Amino acid sequence: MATTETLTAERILAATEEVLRRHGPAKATVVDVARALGVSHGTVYRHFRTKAALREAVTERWLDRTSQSLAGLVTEDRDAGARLRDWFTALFTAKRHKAGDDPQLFATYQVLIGENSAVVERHIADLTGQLAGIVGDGVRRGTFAPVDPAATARAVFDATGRFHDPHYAHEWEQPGIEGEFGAVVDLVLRGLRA
Amino acid sequence: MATTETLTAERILAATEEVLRRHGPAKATVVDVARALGVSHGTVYRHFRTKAALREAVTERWLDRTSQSLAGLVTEDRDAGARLRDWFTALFTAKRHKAGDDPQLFATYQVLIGENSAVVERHIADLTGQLAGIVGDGVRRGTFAPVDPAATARAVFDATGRFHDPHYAHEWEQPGIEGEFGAVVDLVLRGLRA
DNA sequence: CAGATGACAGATATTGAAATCTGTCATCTG
DNA sequence: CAGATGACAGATTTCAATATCTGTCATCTG
Repeated sequence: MATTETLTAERILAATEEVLRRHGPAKATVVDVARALGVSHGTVYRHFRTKAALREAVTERWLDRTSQSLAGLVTEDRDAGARLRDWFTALFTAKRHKAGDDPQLFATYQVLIGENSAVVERHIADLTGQLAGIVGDGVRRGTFAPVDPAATARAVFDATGRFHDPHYAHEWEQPGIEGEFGAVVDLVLRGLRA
Repeated sequence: MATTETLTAERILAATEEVLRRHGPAKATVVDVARALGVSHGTVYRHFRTKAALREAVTERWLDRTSQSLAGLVTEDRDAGARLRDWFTALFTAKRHKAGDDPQLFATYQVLIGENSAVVERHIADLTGQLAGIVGDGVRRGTFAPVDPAATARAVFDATGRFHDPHYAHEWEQPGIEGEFGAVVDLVLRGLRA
């Protein structure tokens, strides 16, 4: 079980995700993680002060993978409206795949997200920060009405919640959802234009 | 305990709400409801086929109280934009009071809502129906862009979810929330205007 | 001696036997 | 005889005992 490799935080996090996937959030123990790594559980506690800290780090890693996949769109040199639409489409698609491809793991992360509101807040700050970048661009170029980018980014993020908040994941496979997504994005974009 | 009065469905529902308030959703039993009414539990089953049906009816009653309090705004003869803003403000205020004034009971109803998705769907259909009325008026009078009232009502309802979906109730007492509500409503109204 | 170990105490979770609840229905009552 | 009752069977919940886990730390090892 790779006992020769150095025990890094990343290896522990990967093992923890695997244990969470196998056992679910209720039954995944630090002892399980240690066993998966071939070390004693005391060793895991050398890298993460508590089980809660370990779960928090796994949650952060999971959310950051989504943020990073979107970051590229912010700096592209294109119409802000189109970029905003693409950004939300990418976010919706990414979340929908996370939910649909491995429902087991997604349910697990929903529990972790409920436990780690501080991490979620940071994630939302990340995402609205990216949005503010696009909105600011649009305002500067005159595509969008002159608004405060940060406050407007938050409003736009809130308005699209049904298509990225995991609370609504169970609706993401319903038939009309694409159209409803489009309707909200259209409405929001009309509201932004100069 | 009012053993003389006729046993109506409404009396059973009121007693059930009281039992739910006292004991919470997990411990409220049909036997408790019967005891509160001074009848045997078999008698309760004469009016409601199952415990689930009883809880569903209580949930529907609770949601309908909100719908009815808003219905008046739909038929008023005023600017559609102003009515739409007032309607959402009234909805947000009503829900915020339900959540803030009796958190115990509100938490109980959140559980009931989770159990009764069909009732919730009907409630949402009620509310978006009211919205479609206002949107349709705005379109007819040329205040709003020419859109499909039903689809747009749904988009507008989705876009404001953070301020009426009970899932977000814990955020409704936070400091900046009024401003965030206003920002989303402003954005949506700008998106609707002709 | 830096890093890993595993025994340990207190906290948390599991389990299965006992208690309670749900839903039915034969019987009762006004 | 319309409507209420409460005994009952099966389902669900509670509770206390038992088992497992978390987090620490004195000890070990390369």
